[in-house]
Amino acid sequence: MPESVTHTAGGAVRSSRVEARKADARRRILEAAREVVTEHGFAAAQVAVVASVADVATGSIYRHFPSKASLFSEMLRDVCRRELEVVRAVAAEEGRTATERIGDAVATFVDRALRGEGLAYAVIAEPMDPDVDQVRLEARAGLAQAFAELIENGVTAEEFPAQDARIRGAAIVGAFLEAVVAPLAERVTRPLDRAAVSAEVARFCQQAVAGAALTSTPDARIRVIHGGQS
Amino acid sequence: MPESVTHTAGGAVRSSRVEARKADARRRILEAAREVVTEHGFAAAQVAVVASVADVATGSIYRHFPSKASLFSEMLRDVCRRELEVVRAVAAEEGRTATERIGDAVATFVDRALRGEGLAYAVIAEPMDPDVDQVRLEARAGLAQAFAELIENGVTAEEFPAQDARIRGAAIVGAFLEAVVAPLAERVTRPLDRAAVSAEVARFCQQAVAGAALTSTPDARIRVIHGGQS
DNA sequence: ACCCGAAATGAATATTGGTTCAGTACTGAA
DNA sequence: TTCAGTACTGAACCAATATTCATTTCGGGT
Repeated sequence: MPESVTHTAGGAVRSSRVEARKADARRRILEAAREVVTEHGFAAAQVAVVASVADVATGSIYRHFPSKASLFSEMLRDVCRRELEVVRAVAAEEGRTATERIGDAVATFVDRALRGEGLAYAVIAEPMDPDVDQVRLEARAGLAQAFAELIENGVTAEEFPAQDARIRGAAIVGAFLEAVVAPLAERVTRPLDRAAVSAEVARFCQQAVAGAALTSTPDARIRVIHGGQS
Repeated sequence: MPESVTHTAGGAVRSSRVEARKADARRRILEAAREVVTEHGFAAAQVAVVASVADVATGSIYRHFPSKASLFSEMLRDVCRRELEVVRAVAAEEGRTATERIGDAVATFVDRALRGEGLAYAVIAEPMDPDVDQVRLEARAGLAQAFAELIENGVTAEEFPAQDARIRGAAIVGAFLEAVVAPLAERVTRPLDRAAVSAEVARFCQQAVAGAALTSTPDARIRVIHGGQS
């Protein structure tokens, strides 16, 4: 038995080799979807185009995903999950004050997003489909939650004044997402200085939660975490 | 000559009465568009539906607007212009510090937006069409500009520390828009307390720009300005 | 070699909804 | 009352594109 096999309903078998091939096609399709969106936005993301980039037939897409919306939802969910992980990783670093964590998390997110311009714009702002939009909302909620937790920590540690962590978490997310999108929208006008934007936004968010308690204004450090950017 | 007339190309005339009727139909169509979007979002906003609500035939829409996108763009532009005017009006009040102005402007916007839930959500977040999206971007830019000016004032008056007014203006807009959308997205979960949300967001924005300089934290006042809400 | 079922293919189909336009109803002046 | 011009109507049209499915190719067991 040189090849591991699975038995299907009809009594037939399927070698792990073809399983792997199938899984690979699926991966290629997701990859292609991301590529197309990054390059030309959701507007250009027809099923046929994605198929051709992934080097499979149009119909094959439907062998892996029940619908176009589900394909793009999954793609977007992956991208967003990765960004959330990065943010949480930066925020989790030991031995830093809540202020520092928030600054670093914001700066890192903004910097990464500004690197991957096309995808970031599409993910944050470009209209697509209600299903896909839902993913966007969930991603925002996830980020807001992460920041709300950081704020709670700061309040508990008496580093920040009392405040509604939930609302301010959302406000932080809105602030930095807008700071990413706004420059991208006018990137023709002025070349953008990633470091300057992310530092400024990070400071903004720190002050917003620390308020008068923030005496020194530490520069946020951007943690470059490798892996696909968004 | 009991009726003022205009001469058309063919030498014919058009009474002011029919002009008025035509203008009225146009107004009704815009109104209907807003109504449909407020009630059911852009997703349900087909030309045929708008026509039926406005009580005209589908084709008549095209007698007043060259395309669906232009109809909705105009509708959205109107709504956004009004909100921007309100914000600027609140911000322009005499004898107040920059901090107070910013707080009031933010609180007023958020409160108004939370009143007109449906429209606010659609205007801020719901995907539609690239043309319409452009209007959204412009509206955001307009708001950002208004806040950037307030920040400049504050910096000039040495009320705020030096900062990049352009970036922070955008961040403020992002912060309060998100604070509007996020609660709307989960409004099933918890009933929303408009006053609490707007006060919290206003405080957030004030701290974000004033930072350590903000010793007392004055409550922002919500100016209720009458007129269609968004 | 041959066969069976799974997987891939891509041209054909279905759907959706914006836009058009031939016909009809009005309007106001002569 | 008639007529020319204009506005209105809404069913038919059409483009775009997501989805289907009859056919072909492939993999591996006999």
